[in-house]
Amino acid sequence: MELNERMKTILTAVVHRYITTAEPVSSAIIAQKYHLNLSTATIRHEMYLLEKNDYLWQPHTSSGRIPTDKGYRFYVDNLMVKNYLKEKEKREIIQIYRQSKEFEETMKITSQLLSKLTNNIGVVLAPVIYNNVVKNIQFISLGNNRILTVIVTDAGLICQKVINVSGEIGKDRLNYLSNFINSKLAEKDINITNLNNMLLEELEKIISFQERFNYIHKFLEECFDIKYSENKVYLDGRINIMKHPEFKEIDKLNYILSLIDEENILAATIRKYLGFRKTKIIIGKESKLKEMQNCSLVTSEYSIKGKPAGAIGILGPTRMDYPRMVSIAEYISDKLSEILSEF
Amino acid sequence: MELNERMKTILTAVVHRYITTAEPVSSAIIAQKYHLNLSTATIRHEMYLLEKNDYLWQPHTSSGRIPTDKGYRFYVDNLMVKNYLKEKEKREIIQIYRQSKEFEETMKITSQLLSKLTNNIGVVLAPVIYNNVVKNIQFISLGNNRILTVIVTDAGLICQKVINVSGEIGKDRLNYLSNFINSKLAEKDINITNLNNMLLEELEKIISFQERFNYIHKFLEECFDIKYSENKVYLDGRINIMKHPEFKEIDKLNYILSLIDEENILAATIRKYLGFRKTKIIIGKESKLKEMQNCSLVTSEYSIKGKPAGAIGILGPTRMDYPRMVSIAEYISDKLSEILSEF
DNA sequence: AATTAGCACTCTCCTCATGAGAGTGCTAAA
DNA sequence: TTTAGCACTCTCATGAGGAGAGTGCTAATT
Repeated sequence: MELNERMKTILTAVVHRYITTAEPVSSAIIAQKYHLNLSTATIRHEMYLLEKNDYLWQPHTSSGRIPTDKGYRFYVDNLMVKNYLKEKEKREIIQIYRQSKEFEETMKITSQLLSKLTNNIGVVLAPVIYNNVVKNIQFISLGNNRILTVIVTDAGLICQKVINVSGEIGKDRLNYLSNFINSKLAEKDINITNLNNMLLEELEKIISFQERFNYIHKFLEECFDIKYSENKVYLDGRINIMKHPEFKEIDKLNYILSLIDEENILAATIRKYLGFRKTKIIIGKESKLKEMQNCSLVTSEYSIKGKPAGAIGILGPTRMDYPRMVSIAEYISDKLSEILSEF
Repeated sequence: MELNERMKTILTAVVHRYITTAEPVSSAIIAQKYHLNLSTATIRHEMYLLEKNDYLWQPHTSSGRIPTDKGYRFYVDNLMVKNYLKEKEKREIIQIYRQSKEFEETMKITSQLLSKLTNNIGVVLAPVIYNNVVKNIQFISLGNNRILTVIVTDAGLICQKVINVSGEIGKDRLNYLSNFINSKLAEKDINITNLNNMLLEELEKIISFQERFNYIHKFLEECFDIKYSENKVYLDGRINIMKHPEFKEIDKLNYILSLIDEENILAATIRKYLGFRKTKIIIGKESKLKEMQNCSLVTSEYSIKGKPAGAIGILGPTRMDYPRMVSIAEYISDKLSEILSEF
């Protein structure tokens, strides 16, 4: 069923009212506060139709209405008006970012900003590294046949891994190896996924030169077996969920808490919806995750030097101020992209 | 007032009973379950005295008794009997640790083990680095006057920091610098706190040799300005708090949640009680933190190669199985010390 | 002198009834 | 097509009443 203009207006009013009060919205309130020049009876009738079509629901027969997931979805896709951040807020965000010069701290600040600005939970997925250009590689001997490998990418991301080798390798040899690889890296842009192949190819030559390096093959293979898909998650503002009346019920709180506890679930959900559009909204049951059934997630992707790198997210009750969440998510992801690109 | 033997027995019984049932303990239950060969009236009288002396309290006049913080404290200091882990549990712990070869993963596994074994929240404070011997230092150019410094200590801890320099430094120079410092480090054991002084002293010589390196002084100063005191915190099992009936009330939940949200508060509390004894128990209001008023924290320190390095903790309701918590904390911290010393 | 039986008393918790209030659905009139 | 009017439904707060748990006190017993 196609919604007519009046139904859209009423749905918008219900969503707005419910978002601000967290109380079921009655026909009288709509008539009184939203000046639609309609009687409560008419509004009631329209609400009845909206309910029949699953945009609204009632907790019990004689209560006001609450938007359903479908209702929010329609609102988000068709009704909501973008809400830009105030210049003052933008300045404050930039100000806070200016305090940080380090990658790790920037990630933390981002999650804090998200939670403070939205009163919800702020999530940041650290950048994935695999499509970055490798800029420098260093091998540092830790003794006991263990070697620390540090990879630096052009985006300034640093990735480290300790690898085990079958025999002791002297510092001189490690240095030789680092220098050799770095000189190769300087010649052309190589990303991590094809670094290994290149190295193997190049190493053939050395191995024929110098038999002593014939264990390097295996060693490098292990080195590049880093699980790039598991990017780190930064969460902030868990306590904010307690501010929302919907989580006064212990059962609902339980769901969202287990989501917060298992950062991986949240990260996987965000990752699942990556691509296609920069900013996405996942409402309640749309995610199919029972833990998310009372929550919505607004995500926005950020990039480093133009390449997609990671995503940020805002997690809160389905009853959230979507226009504001979207504008915050978009502004923060833009700023984060800028900052990380400068690193 | 000195407690007599019978009062101690009754206090122990009340603590044990309350820990298992989470219900106020009546005199009848004690008489029935703990075979003290005393009538309920006698037990009631002793409980009355225990209450008068602040070891027990009643939620209301005609209910059973619950231990106070003071009651738990007395139990923990004088009454509880150590409870060693079963061989089977120990084997399982070792088995799980065997899966991890990496530092970061070991920290995570430790916090998971703590939370799974205790049904409470597991906390791990990463090792502090400042009294470690510096084994290797590497400078990696990131371009744009930024240099990544990686410090590896003898305990296998890795610490990285990006520093800004006033002018571009070529890779050759950085290499020269790394090699020079590393050769010095190899000569004797130097920890981070005195590394800087030594370097400055040694650098005097080079600077007189080679004027080009005269900006290195400032550069190193910045490099060693890392905030070593802020060690990372690993938390696991937040959701476990929901399993305890005491946190069914939203207000109490609020307190512990804010503790979980601000990992720093928790870390600071653990740090505050470090030293003196390996394992410590902080009960309820003893911490003076309002967020901790319904919680207890059992902490145990671990070491790396014999040097104190960090601590683990178990956070749960004051109504926790202290003997078991202590034995788990001690066993895990011992294992962690072993594993980290091998790295 | 210590212990215990007995009992009145207190407080919680559950259930049920009651009534006010909010908001609806329906119908007939405008 | 819209609206006024009204009966109806459901929630929520309040209070009464009774069962049950457990205590504190006292007098009797060991």
